[in-house]
Amino acid sequence: MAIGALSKRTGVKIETIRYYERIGIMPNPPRTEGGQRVYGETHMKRLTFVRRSRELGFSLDDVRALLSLADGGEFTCGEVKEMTVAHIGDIRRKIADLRRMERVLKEMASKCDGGDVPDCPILEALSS
Amino acid sequence: MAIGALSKRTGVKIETIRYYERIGIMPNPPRTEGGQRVYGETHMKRLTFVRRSRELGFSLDDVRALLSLADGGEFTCGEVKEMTVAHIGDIRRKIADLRRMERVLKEMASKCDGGDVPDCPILEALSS
DNA sequence: ATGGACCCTGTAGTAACTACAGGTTCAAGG
DNA sequence: CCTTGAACCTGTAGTTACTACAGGGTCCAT
Repeated sequence: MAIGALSKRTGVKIETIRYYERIGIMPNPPRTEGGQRVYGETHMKRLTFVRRSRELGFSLDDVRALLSLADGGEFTCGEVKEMTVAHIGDIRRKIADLRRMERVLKEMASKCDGGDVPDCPILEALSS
Repeated sequence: MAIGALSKRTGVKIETIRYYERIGIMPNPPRTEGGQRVYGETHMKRLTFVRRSRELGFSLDDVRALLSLADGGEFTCGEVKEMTVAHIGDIRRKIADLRRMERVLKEMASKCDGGDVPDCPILEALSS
C-alpha cells in the first residue's frame, strides 16, 4: 500500500504521515526501487492507534509514551491507566475553564442590547 | 513606568508585551534617551483589555478586531455582540468535544484493573 | 512510450508565545 | 563621581502539531 492509500484508510493526511515519520512516531517504512514508501497492516494499526489517541486529546508526547508501553510488550497496565486518568483530570479542568468563560461571556452579552450606540457594555467589561 | 512595572501591574510577561508591540497589538511607546520603553495609564488599560480578552479565550485576531472597534470610537455594539455570541458558540462546541473525550476515556479506564498483566484494555481500545 | 496521477525532499508558514545570547542603561550606594 | 547589579535592549530560535508549497521524480495504464 502506498502512502496515499494509507492516508485514505486511516484518515490521516499524507503530510502528517511523513511528519510522524520524521519525528519518530511512525517507523521508516520500506521503499520501492524508486524510493516511494510502502506500508502494510502493521503500519495501518499503528497509525490508527495514533489517530484515535490524538482524537481523544493525547499530546504526541503522550502518544509516544503509550506506544513505547505497547511496543515494549511488557508495559504495565497500571501505567497506561495512570496516564489516562491524568488526562481525564486535564480534560475536566479544561471543561471547568470553558464553562467559566461561557458564563462570563453570556453575562456580558446579555447586558448588551446590540444597538448602534458607541457605548458597549462588553467593551466596558473587558477594559475594567 | 518601565516595561517591568507594566508587566507586574497587568500580569503580562515582559516578552509578551514586546511581542504584542511587534505584531501591532500594542502601540510603539515613547522611549527614554537610552532607548527604554516608557508606558502610561493608556497603555495599562489597553494591555488589561488584551489580557482579559485572551483569558476569555478570544484569539489575538479577535482582540485586534475588538480593539479596532473600540479604537474607532464608532464601533457598533451589535458587531461586538456578534463576535461574543459566535465565541460562545465555539466554547460550547469545545465543551461538548471534551465531554465526549472524557466519557470515552472514563469508559476505557473503568475496564482496566490497573494490574501488571501485558494485556491492557485501554491500548486495545485505542488500536481498534 | 507517454501522460497524468501519484509520490519525493526540503523549506517555510501557522498561533501565541517563551527562551535564550550578548550587549546597554538606569539608579542607588559608597 | 564612580561602580555595581538589576533591569532593559535587539534579534534569533524554539515550542506544538501540523499544513502548504516548490520543484522535481516515479508508476502504471493505455
